[in-house]
Amino acid sequence: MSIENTAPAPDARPIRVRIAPSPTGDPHVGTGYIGLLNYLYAAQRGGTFVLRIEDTDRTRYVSTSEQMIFDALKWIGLSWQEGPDVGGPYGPYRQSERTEIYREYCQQLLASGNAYRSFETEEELDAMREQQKAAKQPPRYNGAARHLTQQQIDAYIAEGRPYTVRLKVPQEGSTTFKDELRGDITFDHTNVDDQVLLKSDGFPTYHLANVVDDHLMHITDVIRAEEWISSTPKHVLLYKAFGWELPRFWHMPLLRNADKSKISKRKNPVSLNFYRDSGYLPQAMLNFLGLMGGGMAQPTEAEIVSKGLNTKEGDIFSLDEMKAKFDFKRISLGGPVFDLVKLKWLNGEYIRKLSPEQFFAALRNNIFSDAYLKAVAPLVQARVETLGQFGDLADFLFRDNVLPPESVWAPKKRTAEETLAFAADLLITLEAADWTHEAIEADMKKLGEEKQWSVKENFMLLRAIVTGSTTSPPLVDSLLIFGKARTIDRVRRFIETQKRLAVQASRK
RNA sequence: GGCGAUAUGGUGUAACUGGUUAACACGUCGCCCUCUCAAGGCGAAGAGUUCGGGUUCGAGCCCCGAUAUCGCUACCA
Repeated sequence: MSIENTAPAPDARPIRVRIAPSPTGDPHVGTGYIGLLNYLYAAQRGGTFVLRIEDTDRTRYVSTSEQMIFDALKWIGLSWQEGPDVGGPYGPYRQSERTEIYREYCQQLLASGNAYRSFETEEELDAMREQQKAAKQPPRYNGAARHLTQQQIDAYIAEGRPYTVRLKVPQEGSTTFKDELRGDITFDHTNVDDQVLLKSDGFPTYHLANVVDDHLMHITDVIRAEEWISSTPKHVLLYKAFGWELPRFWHMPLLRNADKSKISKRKNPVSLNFYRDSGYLPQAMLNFLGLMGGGMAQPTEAEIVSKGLNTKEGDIFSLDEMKAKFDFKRISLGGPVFDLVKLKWLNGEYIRKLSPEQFFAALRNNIFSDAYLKAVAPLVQARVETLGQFGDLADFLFRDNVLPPESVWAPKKRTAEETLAFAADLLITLEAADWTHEAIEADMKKLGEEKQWSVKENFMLLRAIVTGSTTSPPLVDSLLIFGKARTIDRVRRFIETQKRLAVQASRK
C-alpha cells in the first residue's frame, strides 16, 4: 500500500506562512534568509506572516536569543503580524508555552494506534545504533517497543520508567509529497525511522510540535530550508494520522560556505549581529539575501536601455522591489555560496548612495553611537594623556580587521602550532561562553588551566588577536563592548590567516 | 554505508515553450581619470554548460547511465 499525497489541491484558504527559529544563540543569517522568503510570500499574496519560537530543546536554550532574533529580523526590515511579541489569535507563539497541547495530540496518536511508547534509555539506543553500524545496517530504531503488551506498558509506567512516544511508521509502502519547486519526492517507509515525537522530559520534538502548530495556526505554505526534505515524510504521515489537510511544501536551497558545505559558524560569520555591529547596512544585507538563490528577474535589455540602467542595477533592489518582482518559481536549487566579497561590494554601493547626512547618521547610530562611545570611554580615560591618544588605544574597536603582531603567534615559549591549537580552543570556548564578564573570564581561565597556558600567555594571545596589539584596555571589558560575534570573527580570521601562511611557508 | 536533493566561468545568477560566436553582476588583471586610495569610465582573461551515451536538422534546456557535491541518517532544530 502506498500513501499517496501528490499535489494538494489549490485551496481557498487565506495564505499563512511562518518562520520558526530556535532560540539557541545569535540570530542566524539563514533565519534572515528564510524569514525574508516567508515575508515576501505572504506580502505578495495578502497573506499573514507568523513568527513562532521553537524552544523545545531545553539543553540548547539561550535566554537572550529570542529578543536578539526579534531585533535582527526587524533590523533587516522584516515584520510579522503574529508572534510572541505581538500576539495574535492562535497563540501562544512560544512552543514551551504549548506543551499541554502537544501532550493532548500525542495522546490522540497513541489512542489511534499511530504512535507508541518506547522505554529504552539513551545508552541502549546508542548501543543499538553502534551494533547496526557495525553490521553495516542503517541505524534505525528497531521497533521493539511496538510489541510491548499493554500489561508491560502499564507496569513500566507504574514503575515510573521514563519513556518517549514514537511515530508508528507503516512498515510497507511509501510516502510521496510534492515539493513546490522540485515536484514529487518519494520515500520508501523502510527508510523512515520511528521518529520520537515526545521526549522523556515531556517536551515535543520538532516534528510533532511543528506539525501540530502549523495545523493549529492554519499555515498553508511551509517554506523552510532544504535540510528538512528528509523529514517531510514523517510530517506528512503525522498530518495523515490526524486527518489534517496538508500545507504546501517549499524547500529552499541551503546557504553554503565557500567550500559548498552548509553554512556554519566554523567557516563564516553567521550571526546577523556580526554584520550589524561591523557596519553593514540592513538594506544591503536584505538585498544580498534576496540575491541568494535567484528569484529576482534580471532587467531585460529593453529596460536597461529605456531606463538608462547600469547593468549592475539588476543586482540591486529594495524590499519593495522584491515584493513586486520576486518570483518563487525562479529560485534556483543549487545551494548558493554566501559570498562575503559580493556582500561587501553591495554594502559599498548602498553606503555611497547615502546622502552625507544619512552617512553621518549611520556612523552615529552604529559604530560611533553614544552608547558605544560611552562604554568605550571609561576603559580609555585612565590610560591617556591627551584626547588624541583615544585613537591609539581604542582603534581596534572601530576597525574591520586588525593585524596581530608576529611576536604573538610566534612567541618564545610556544611553537606556532601550539599557538594555533590554543587559538582554536579559545574560539570554541568563546563561542560557548555567555557574554558576561564573569563567564568569559572564568571560561578562559579554565581553558588555560586545562591546556597549561598561564593566564598571562592566554590573555595576551587573545588580546593580540582581538586588539592587534600587546597593549590595550582591559581585555574582558573590551570583549564585552566589542561583542561576541565580532570577537569570534577576529579569532576565526586569525586562525585562518595563520593556517594559510603556514601552508604557503611549507610550500617554499 | 543507506536514503534524498542538486549540478552553467573562482562566486551569485541569465539564456522565451530545444534555434546564431552561452549573457549580466561580483572578483581578478590592464588602461584612463587622479596628489594617494576608493569610486567612476574603458578593456581583457576566465565556462562550451560535471562526464558518457541517446533523441533531433539543431540540446545548457528532452531521455538513459555514470560521477561529484550537499543534506538527512539524535529523546537538535
